[in-house]
Amino acid sequence: MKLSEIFKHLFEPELIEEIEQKGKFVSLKESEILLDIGQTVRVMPIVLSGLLKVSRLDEDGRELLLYYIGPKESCAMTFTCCMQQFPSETKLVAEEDTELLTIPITVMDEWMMKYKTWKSFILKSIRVRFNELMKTIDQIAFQKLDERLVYYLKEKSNATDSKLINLSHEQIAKDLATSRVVISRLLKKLENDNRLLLYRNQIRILGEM
DNA sequence: ACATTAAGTGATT
DNA sequence: AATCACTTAATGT
Repeated sequence: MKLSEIFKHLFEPELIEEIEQKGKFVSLKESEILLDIGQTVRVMPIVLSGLLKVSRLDEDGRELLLYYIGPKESCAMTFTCCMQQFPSETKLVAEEDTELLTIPITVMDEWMMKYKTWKSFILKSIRVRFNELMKTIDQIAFQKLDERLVYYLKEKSNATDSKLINLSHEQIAKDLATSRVVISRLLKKLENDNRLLLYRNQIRILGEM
């Protein structure tokens, strides 16, 4: 797909042209790592298609899902990190085959001044992410695991725009920083309540969660 | 047919 | 809610 098509309603033509010139096209296969913890970020990603998963590790090295980045979205964390050349606190993995553009940080400063639409795009993505993070924090702090799981499934379903979720219990457990056995039991409960159906490596959500 | 991996379950802490 | 130990079911070779 043509870039100008994708960004037509987001950025002014001159900016799109600059993006075309300065941005680099990157294609990731499922589960490829775009950025690992500790690496220094030199570019900012904008997702064109697919889905990126942003997670961080807790003290014991367990992964915890923070949020997803879908098409036409960018990563606020990366942004704040890379503006000042700090090593990343988060890990970015392609959840499915993903295409994205990377914008070199060197031009971002300039664009912030030059293009209004760029500035509001960045600010908006920070705002949106920040709100999402607040929700996630709430969950970890106050909610029980079964509620977190339901939210997780909902979120995943929305992000992929599908009622079919292709994940093993093991992977879900990793995202929620718990054990597979616990997830299996909670999912079984949900299945008994007719809220979903379980298959191997696949979950079908019934109705609205 | 056999090995491997995912999922289900009771018992224990 | 986590862990162990074990079973059963699904899938790949």
